[in-house]
Amino acid sequence: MTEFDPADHFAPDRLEKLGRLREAGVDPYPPAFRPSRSVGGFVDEYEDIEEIEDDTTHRLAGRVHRINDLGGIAFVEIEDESGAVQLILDEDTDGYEHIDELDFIDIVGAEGEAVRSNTGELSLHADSFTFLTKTLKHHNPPSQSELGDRYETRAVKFWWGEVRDPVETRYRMTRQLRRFLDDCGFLEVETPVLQNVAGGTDATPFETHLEAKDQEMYLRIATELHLKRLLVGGFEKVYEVGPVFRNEDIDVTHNPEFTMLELYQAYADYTDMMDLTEDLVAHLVEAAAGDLVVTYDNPLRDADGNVRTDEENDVLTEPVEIDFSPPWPRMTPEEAIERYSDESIDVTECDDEELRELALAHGGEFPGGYSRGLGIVELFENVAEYEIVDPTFVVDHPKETTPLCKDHREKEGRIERFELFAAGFELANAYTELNDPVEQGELFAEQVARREAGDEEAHQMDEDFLDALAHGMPPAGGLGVGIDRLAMLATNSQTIKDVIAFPIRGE
RNA sequence: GGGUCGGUAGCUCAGUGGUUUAGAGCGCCUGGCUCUUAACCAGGCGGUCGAGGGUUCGAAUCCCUCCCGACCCGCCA
Repeated sequence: MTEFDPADHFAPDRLEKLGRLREAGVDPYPPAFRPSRSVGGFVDEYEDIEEIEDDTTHRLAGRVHRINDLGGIAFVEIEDESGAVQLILDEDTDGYEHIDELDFIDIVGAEGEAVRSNTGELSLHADSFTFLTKTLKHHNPPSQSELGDRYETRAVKFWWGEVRDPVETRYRMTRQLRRFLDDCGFLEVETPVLQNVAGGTDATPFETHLEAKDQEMYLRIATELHLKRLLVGGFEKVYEVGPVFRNEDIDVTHNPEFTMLELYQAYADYTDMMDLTEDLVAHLVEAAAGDLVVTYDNPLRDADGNVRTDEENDVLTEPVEIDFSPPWPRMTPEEAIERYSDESIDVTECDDEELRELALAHGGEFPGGYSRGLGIVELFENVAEYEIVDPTFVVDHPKETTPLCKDHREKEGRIERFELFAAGFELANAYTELNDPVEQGELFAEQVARREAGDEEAHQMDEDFLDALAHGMPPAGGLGVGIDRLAMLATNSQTIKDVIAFPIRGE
């Protein structure tokens, strides 16, 4: 049996204070306190009153952010979620005798009346003072601390608004998202995280093991194939917002687990999805940022698309204004290449080989073999994607880019797909969903071939999904939105970690 | 997978052309103080310098290996 020795884990001086409190019969961790109001509410009521003549008793609680003990009188600033206020404790205060045991960041409660200090500061003159949570770690005031990203102290970093605000805004945005879609008649559903076949996109899955059946399983890389099964089952408007897992590396716009919205609407197509995306994203940005035009400190990139940094590895940025007011421009990949490339490349003038040379020259790669469509995509990603600032739909991709999308109703070799870009990265992806089981089977087979040819991220065959599709999925539009990235733009965060409460630890 | 930078007191950091006793601010401890605002005043404690090995009369400092962290590249959303 392993003994737990607090001295191995916690600050010795605080453990001594904890012991002294217990010896004095004070519970350092009482079960409840029940404040009569928030600190912010208290401040709001009295802050404009010069001469406070009000003997109402208030009970306030919060974390200690300052202690000025003058001996005989002490000023203790506490802060809760709504604001901060100063407590005045003196020899008449019940509990003042334990002031020596009080530390910065302890959580305390006090009961008393609103007063002004001699310097005029709104305060609560405490009749009683109670320890609510004795802390056992030291912590310096913000003026003494650097804001770091170390996971183990992440809980504490939320005290400072710089860390907390983007995360809080992100959760409020998700809340708005659910309201919006619920109001549109979508049903929120949950599909399996553990899957036999990880499909729905090209990505490397996490592998795990199911002991009960002694079989390998995967964490989902997308929710697409299960949401489509729901369409087969008669659900007509469904969405899921939740984590997906991709076993790939970590950078400013990628975290191995991230939150994705996927939604599917029966009898709709990708143009309906574009309209919905404009409404939804604009609504969310406005709700989160307070305006449809947001300022974003966009990372600067060199000619190769690499992020530029200074000697201390700080990412260099330039502020850009991103205007989310609908409607947003819609252009094909070729049009985007011509518009955003420095040389105004017109790929319609290139034959297949010229296009391949051009794509390779701009850093393109073709691990699973070259085709004209893939050449266009590589060129787009290398010359155009980073240049797009305002939200822009890139539409009608080459057929090779995904095996899950329906052929374009007019354009040969194209599919009915769009991607939404803003600030140089992809925010959303949508299709007129493929519901032809034979073509789906053929496309899966092509993927398997590509996989065997060396493209490790190509799809696997999903027989169960094909079987479902063969029972009839109505024509449908589907949409995926990267919630973390949308939150980045809405909160002017330069790294995805800033909008994730507990980002994964790097190696 | 490749690269850059970093790890020194509880926290944030300085110190490294090799030298006796490794520093600062904050925190902490003792004492004082009834209107403070990072309170103040006086005194004090606190570090096997990320781990291991090597070079050397002598290593926080030079070399090697490893661990951990931040960032960049490739890939991916």
